[in-house]
Amino acid sequence: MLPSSTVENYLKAIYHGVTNLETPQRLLPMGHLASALNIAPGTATTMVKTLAESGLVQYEPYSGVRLTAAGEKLAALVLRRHRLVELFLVQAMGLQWDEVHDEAELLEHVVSERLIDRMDEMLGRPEVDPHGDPIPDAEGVVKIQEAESLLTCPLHTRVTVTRIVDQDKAFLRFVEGHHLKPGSPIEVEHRDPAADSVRVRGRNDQEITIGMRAASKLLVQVARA
Amino acid sequence: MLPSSTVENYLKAIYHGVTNLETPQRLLPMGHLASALNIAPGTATTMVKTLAESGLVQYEPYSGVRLTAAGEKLAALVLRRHRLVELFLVQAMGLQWDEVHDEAELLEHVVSERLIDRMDEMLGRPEVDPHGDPIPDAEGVVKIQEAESLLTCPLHTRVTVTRIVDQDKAFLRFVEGHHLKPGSPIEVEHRDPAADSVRVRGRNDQEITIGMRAASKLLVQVARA
DNA sequence: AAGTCAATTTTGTGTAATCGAAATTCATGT
DNA sequence: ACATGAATTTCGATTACACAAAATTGACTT
Repeated sequence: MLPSSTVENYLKAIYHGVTNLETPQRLLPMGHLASALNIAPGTATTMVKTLAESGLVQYEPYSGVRLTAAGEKLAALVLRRHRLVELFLVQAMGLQWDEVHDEAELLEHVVSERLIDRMDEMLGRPEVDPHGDPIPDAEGVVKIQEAESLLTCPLHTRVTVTRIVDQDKAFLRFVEGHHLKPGSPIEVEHRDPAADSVRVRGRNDQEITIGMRAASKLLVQVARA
Repeated sequence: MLPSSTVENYLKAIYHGVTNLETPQRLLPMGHLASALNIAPGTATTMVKTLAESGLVQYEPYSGVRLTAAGEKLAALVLRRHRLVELFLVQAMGLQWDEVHDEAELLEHVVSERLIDRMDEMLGRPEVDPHGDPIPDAEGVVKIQEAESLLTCPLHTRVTVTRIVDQDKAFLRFVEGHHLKPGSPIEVEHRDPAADSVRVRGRNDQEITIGMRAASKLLVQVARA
């Protein structure tokens, strides 16, 4: 049986939640899942138990949940649909990059394999979406990209923005407004942990100072010759 | 509250069901609705009663159901989304015209106003979809098109196919294979009620004989100078 | 006027997904 | 050891939608 939108959303949330974890075991606590999905904790528990019955997740009572191989593949395919749709909406249809996330959130559950493949083809088998998030291939395999955030990259060194890990509209508009979208060449001038700030030199040597929370959401790669 | 996919499907089915009716009162019997939606008759009754509470339909027990003005507008907007999506898939994405119906059946419930408008714009504000079905405007107004079927159009007269009122894949492929898609110039050579058949002359003076049931699904307009 | 039959409605159930609130568990500090 | 508090689980209800089968209605025949 094909998974409902609800199931797909749970898998996605677990996928995201687990990869954002720093703990070694990579078990997502139920509370995190519940708040990510905006549902009551009890609902998460119940649903996760049935997901476990279907073999999509591994559930450890009172500890948390993680995806099985099957669940991870399914999640990756949902992500593939989501990201291809986002890129298509921006690239082929000219929508704004800050408005495509919500749209894709719905479309990802209904677009057919056929249609997704057509988009993939029209876009030239792209590797990343407009936010720099990697697009899993048709088998659900994600090409890992090494990238570091503005908090860890070398100072006074030309780097290229490769990814923005936040879908908040206001933040995306800020990023766009300051020419920090993926592909933009920038340089970190200074970090001040006490002030919780990072100073960045961007296009036309314009300087912007942003908070460390924001800085952590901008991923870059050292520009290579 | 915005209507669920289920509600939208009921409204669509009632819309279609009622317009295909020959009775003067235009009340769709519950049985018809139930079989159109492939649900049990009891389910239709229950749902229609709640639709009536919402003011979307008018329900007459033991007689049938029809749309209110509000319901008709909603139905038309769903149809607008459906048909624009179909046309977009064919025109902009190169899908086959016989495969877009099912795709649109799902997409019609999730595409945003914003996206639909973009499609409309990209397609040049089209008036009909790939099957010749009229596309309601953003207010839900449908431009009525006068057209007659192959059963009633004049004999030995050049006419243009304008609409195919059947979404069955096999039938659509047949229509395409014999160059009977909307826009095709044809001529009715002969009708034989006893044999239940209609002979049509099409492209390159090729003749095809089809049944009257099929003929009734091909709408045409007399070609004008 | 009565009987019959098909269509329709009613009734009782079921599943998926949700909530709020009560009960439980576990990590913790003492 | 033990109590405490936060996180988690359980419990009882609810909503939306569906089915099957029993009961009802109304149109048609005789």
